[in-house]
Amino acid sequence: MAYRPTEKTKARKRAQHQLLLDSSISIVSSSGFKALTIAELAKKADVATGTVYKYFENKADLCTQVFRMGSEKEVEQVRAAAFPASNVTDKTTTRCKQRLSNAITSFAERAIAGHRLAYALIAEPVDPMVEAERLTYRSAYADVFQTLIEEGISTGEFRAQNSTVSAAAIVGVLAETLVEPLGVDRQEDAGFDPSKLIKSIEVFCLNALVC
Amino acid sequence: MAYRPTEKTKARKRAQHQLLLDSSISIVSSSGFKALTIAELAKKADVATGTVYKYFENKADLCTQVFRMGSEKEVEQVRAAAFPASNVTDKTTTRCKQRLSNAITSFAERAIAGHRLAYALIAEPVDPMVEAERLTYRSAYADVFQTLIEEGISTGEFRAQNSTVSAAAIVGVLAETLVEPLGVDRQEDAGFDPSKLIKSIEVFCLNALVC
Amino acid sequence: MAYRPTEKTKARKRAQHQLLLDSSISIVSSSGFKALTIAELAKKADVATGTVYKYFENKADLCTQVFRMGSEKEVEQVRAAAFPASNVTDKTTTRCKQRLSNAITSFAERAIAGHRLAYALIAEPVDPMVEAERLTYRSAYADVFQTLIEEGISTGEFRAQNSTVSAAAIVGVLAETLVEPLGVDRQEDAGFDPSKLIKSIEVFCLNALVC
Amino acid sequence: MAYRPTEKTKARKRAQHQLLLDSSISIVSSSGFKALTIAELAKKADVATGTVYKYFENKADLCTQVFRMGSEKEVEQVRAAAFPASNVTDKTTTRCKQRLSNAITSFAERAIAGHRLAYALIAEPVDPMVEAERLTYRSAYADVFQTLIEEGISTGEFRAQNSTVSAAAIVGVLAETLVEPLGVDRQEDAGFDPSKLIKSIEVFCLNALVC
DNA sequence: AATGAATGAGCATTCATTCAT
DNA sequence: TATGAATGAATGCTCATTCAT
Repeated sequence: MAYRPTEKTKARKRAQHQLLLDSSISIVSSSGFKALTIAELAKKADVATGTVYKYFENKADLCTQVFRMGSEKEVEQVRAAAFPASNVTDKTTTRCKQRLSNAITSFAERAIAGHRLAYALIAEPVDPMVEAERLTYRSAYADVFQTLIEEGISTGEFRAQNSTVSAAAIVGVLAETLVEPLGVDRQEDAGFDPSKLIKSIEVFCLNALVC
Repeated sequence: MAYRPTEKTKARKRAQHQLLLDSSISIVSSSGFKALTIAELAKKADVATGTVYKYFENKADLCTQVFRMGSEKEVEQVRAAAFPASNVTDKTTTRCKQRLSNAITSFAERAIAGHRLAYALIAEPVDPMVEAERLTYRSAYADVFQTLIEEGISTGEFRAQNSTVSAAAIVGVLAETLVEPLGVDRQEDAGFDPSKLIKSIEVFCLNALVC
Repeated sequence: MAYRPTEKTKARKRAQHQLLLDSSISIVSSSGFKALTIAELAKKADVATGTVYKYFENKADLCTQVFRMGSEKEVEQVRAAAFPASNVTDKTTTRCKQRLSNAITSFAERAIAGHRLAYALIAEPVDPMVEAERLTYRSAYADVFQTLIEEGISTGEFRAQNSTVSAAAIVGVLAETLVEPLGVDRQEDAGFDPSKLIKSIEVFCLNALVC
Repeated sequence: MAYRPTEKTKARKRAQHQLLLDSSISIVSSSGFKALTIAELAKKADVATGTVYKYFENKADLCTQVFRMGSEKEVEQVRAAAFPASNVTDKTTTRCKQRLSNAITSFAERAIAGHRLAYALIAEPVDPMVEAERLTYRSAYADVFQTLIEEGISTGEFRAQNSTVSAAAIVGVLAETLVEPLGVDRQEDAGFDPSKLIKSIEVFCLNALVC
């Protein structure tokens, strides 16, 4: 009779799976999705190529999971900034405007710091099968903003508007102003001031939503 | 005896170059960048593969030029909408707001109608070496908007702002709301109303700039 | 202290061996030899892959035994039709001709009904190392027919002939007319009448042997 | 303008195609279809792997053509034996019986001499996509016999019968008695007498058809 | 100048077999 | 004894690029 998966084997399995994901993220972070080949991953993780297929259906599956794992934390940070756990007994919930600013700042700071990974996730060319996942990723961001926008509309902070379009628009603004320029190594512009950039973006977005 | 480039040979050279670019655009328009292989181009242009390398350094160079040429016309349309030739002796130049609307509408209509090419130029996966050119393309759009924004600031129609950032932001809005969704075949959404979508985008952008 | 094989362990060994063979047959019957991989077998038998190698030298050995076991039952049916247990006290043994017909009918009906297994055993591509076993299988059939033919010759029902060749020939007739066409899915020929086909084959074979 | 294929280039193309087919046949003849890999073929033909794909769509296409080429000549020989060009003004056309014998002899002699190739063509396991071609091959043989049988029926030499079944049966007889035993290297049976074997097969088949 | 046949490195994927636990 | 994770050689196929003619 076959053994029942024990705690130990399950833990090992999880560990290996994670090792492969981590190695993948490492490759993508330093060299982009294009460099993520099965052979390269196997070498990095010090594993045989066949082993990769014990943990991932195929390459698309691997990419998808890499994408998902890379993304999830990112989106979560933004969500947390937009919807802070208000167990704090502050009389008034933070206004939507402020929370939008917070969300944008959160995204921006991570994008500026993360460079290559942020670019890979949101803008780097990937196989069509994985491209679908990218849309999901962008959707996840858009969802956060859409919810926030709708809340703002109902509180009267934001003007009446198509929240779906506005949310997508904000994702577009963020991707274009913060991530896209990272594709080519941002020339180490002496005068580049991140906080001013972020401020400009915030103003742009707030203006677009209010009134 | 060495040949001296005659008028005739130079003209021929230019013609061949153009033929190759046109053929490339044709391929990209109907099947995307992925279908643009040297062999396919050679067949379409009725030329040997080796000949392609007489006119283009390598594939990246070809893609770059294809990109540039494909883009230029697109950008030109938007520029024309933003800066109409006012040889018309209208007393007052059209206001910046109106011209921004026109530019956005121009982009939107071409994106919605052109689908494949618009997607290929702005969002389809391409080789890293070509990716740089995409930024140029986006820059060209941004330049148009930046000039318009600066004019609007000086006339007092738009608020004081970092025009570079705002221009990029608008490109981001357009790319995200109009082009990105084309990657997956936009479900023939019965309720999809292009004019409403365009209107929402215009309002978003105008609000972002004014005040 | 070294173990001495006890009755119990020996029985267990035999049981496991049989389980693996049965599971293999089951796989081959439903999906063909191509689907018989060590991993698939292990899963089906609820056993580890390594365990398979405790009972079979290697895959070729496994296939060989699968072949043998799968065949034996088939051959046995035909043998039973050709050499019925005549404990029945019928005055005269059934004539060879009749028994040849019976044997052919037996084979044919099983082939037509069994499709996949019959095809797998007699015609499906298998590794070269296993191919030898297929010959054994065909030999087993041939042996049955050879014995019957020799009996027929001695009773004067069949003409004098090289019984080895004739027996092989009959196997060939059966394989070609009944099994080979199953490789491609026999178009559900509206006019296909199994009993007529079988009759034609019987007549062909009988004519070949008598006179 | 692209060159029009000249005689020279066409000849070269044909030559290369043939070289690849010949190399393939050589591999199959000595080591079977299993040994026919793209890499092996490329090595044998002293060509790059990519080159193979200039002449063949894919591996199935290659195998199919190898099959066809290997087969065509074989079938043609048998057909020639069965239907001799009777521009010879012999008063009476050769009888069907005699021509059947000739056809069988022709097949048999080639099979016995050709060994490995004959086996590969008619019996060696091959990929499913190529298997279809084998059926075509067997069909081609069957067609020859079917035509001959029908002629024989009309002249009264052969009994009334289902010519399709009988033709397939004869192919089966030939494959089983002559080719199948070649799968394993026929033990150099001291007593093996080809002409006696052939004679036995002829008698078997003739008996099956006449009366 | 133009040709286009040839190149060959590179990639995803499969599966029989091994061996430390 | 049984386990099953790990192995890694092998395969079909693509396509940018070169170079002899």
